[in-house]
Amino acid sequence: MTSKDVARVAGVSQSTVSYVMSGKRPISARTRRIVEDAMAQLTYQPNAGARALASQRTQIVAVVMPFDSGLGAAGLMAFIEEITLAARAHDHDVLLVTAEEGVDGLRRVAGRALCDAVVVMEVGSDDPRAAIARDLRVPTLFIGIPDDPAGLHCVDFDFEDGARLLVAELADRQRVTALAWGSDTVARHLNYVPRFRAAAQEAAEAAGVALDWVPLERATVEEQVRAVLAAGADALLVTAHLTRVVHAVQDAGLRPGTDLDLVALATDVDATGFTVPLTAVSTHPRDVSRQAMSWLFDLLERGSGPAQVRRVPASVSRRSSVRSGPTPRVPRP
Amino acid sequence: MTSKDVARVAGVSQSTVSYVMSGKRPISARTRRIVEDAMAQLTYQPNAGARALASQRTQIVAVVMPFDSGLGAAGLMAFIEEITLAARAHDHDVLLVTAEEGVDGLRRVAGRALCDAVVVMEVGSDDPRAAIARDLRVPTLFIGIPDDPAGLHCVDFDFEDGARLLVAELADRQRVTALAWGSDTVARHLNYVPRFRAAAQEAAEAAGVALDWVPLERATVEEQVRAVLAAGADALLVTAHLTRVVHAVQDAGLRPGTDLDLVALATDVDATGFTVPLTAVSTHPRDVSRQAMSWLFDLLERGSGPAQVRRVPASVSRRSSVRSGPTPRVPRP
DNA sequence: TTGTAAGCGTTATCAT
DNA sequence: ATGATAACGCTTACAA
Repeated sequence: MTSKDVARVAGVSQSTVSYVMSGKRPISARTRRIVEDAMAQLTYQPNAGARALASQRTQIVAVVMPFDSGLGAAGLMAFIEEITLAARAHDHDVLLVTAEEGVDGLRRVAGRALCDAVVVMEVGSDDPRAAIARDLRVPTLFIGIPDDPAGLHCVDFDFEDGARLLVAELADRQRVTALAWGSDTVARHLNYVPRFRAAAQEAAEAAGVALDWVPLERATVEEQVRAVLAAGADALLVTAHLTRVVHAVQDAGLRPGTDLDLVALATDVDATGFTVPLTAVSTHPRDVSRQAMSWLFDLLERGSGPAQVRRVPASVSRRSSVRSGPTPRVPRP
Repeated sequence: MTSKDVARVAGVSQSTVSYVMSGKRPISARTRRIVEDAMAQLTYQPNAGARALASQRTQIVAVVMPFDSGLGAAGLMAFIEEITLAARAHDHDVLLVTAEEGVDGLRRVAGRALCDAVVVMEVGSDDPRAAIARDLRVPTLFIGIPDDPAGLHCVDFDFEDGARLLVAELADRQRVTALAWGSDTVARHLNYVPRFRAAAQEAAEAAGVALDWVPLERATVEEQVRAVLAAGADALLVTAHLTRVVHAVQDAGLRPGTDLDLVALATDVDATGFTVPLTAVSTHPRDVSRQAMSWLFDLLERGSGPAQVRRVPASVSRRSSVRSGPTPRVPRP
């Protein structure tokens, strides 16, 4: 079934069929009805390739996946779900590109006109994909902020703000241990690590709390937690390997909120998945992707706007993993 | 840049450029070099829409996501990764379709010629998508087995086999409690639930063990586990909500492998993510998707083959959550 | 308000 | 071994 068939059955020209679909020119009510009937009768569906060729629009958004989900599989799925949802709401489909393809993946989907736009997840500090994005055929939106975001469209969670909020929750402690991202994450040059760290450090100093920074290594999480606990730590700020950390704590016979304080940077689901719901700053993966997609379609519809960096604000959810309750000493700027 | 430009620069006809790319007719070494140089010089990339229109092949595989990952987010991501990997290995891309679109999603991607094939994940017993797949324009591969798989290409983990293996691990116990999928999963009519249950029941009877079936409800997992434990259960077979179950058990002061036996149906990562590594039957999500994709490309390349159901064999990994060690009394058929 | 026809960038069938 | 050229199915000026 082609639009030609529809035209023949409806007794109109092919262009009329096209205009009925696109609404790009006025059609009499009568003609519209006839055409729509014909389409229904033939169960006509426009050919995507032909349409893309003629219109120079594919109605497809390419999404470049992260190498390894910093947010965990659940967070990643939330991202993807939200992205496809937004895409469908704008009559677009989602094409998946693996991070492994690297720069070539971007070149391919843009160069072959496989998509109208691309979203790149988890961009690193000196991400080579950022460099080439500047002269890509299609608008590109980054999730994460490279060191030089000039000329780029970037959306990210406000890690600095999150760090401050988290420290504020433990501001009346003498000493806080930050169980944070390890060398694997650092190796990927995700600059939210230094961003978060710097902000946390600054906030801690302002509040007069000593902040010990412990990078958690995948292979030794439990061991490290035990060591930290053995050393007497009783205020934990965790940003990585949350599940394993909490279990290690519990295995040590300690309960967050009773025997020690624990705050986390985590998604809401993750923070509430334990027997003790955790006080946490949520990274709001869904908000980030919603923000990204709405911006993307803005660019697509209203033409490419000015490059900028947009941060999704942080917020803390107080639950029961902090003993004394909230007594923040650090004012939020 | 179009192939016309390449042809001009290379001083050959457009068709020669096309044949250099496709290899569908002999090209002299000299001509090939000239053309390839021109392509490189212009950084030419063929237009996907035009190619799809002319060749009737999009080089795209549509993947219909599950409603709610029965395997958990991690398992789902494994699926997706494996699928995109396989697709790229065959020079195809992956288009994501949400389960929410239901039957219409299938009709859309097939009808508009957005893809050459489709993979449907997590199909239910009387999945309406199965019905329409039979007369879809493109080969369709189901992950999961509907009640009437006639005329369909289905791949699934062998849940029956998995059930038997799991029961065998606890075959010398008097009484085993199965903490299994709850009403939400059942409501989705995933027929691996009854398939698993029937096989487990049969194996249990053969082995002379009493099998108590407890459907775990999302809202009350911990409560149910406590109740079961309080009732004296000391041999658990869990197929759902694994993390929460294990934590509930530990919170009750019990250690799997020490105070009670626990075997699970889970991915390997999930089974080893606890302080006590669990004896488990792995659902091998990666194997399932690899199997599915290799079959799919067989169909695509060698033309649509005969419909059938293919099961990915189960296997048990003995770890340390069972006390007496493996003493299976139930022979594997 | 509607129709005609020229592309869009490939592939593939004839020729040569 | 290579070159013309007619599709492929749609969109969109340009006419009427």
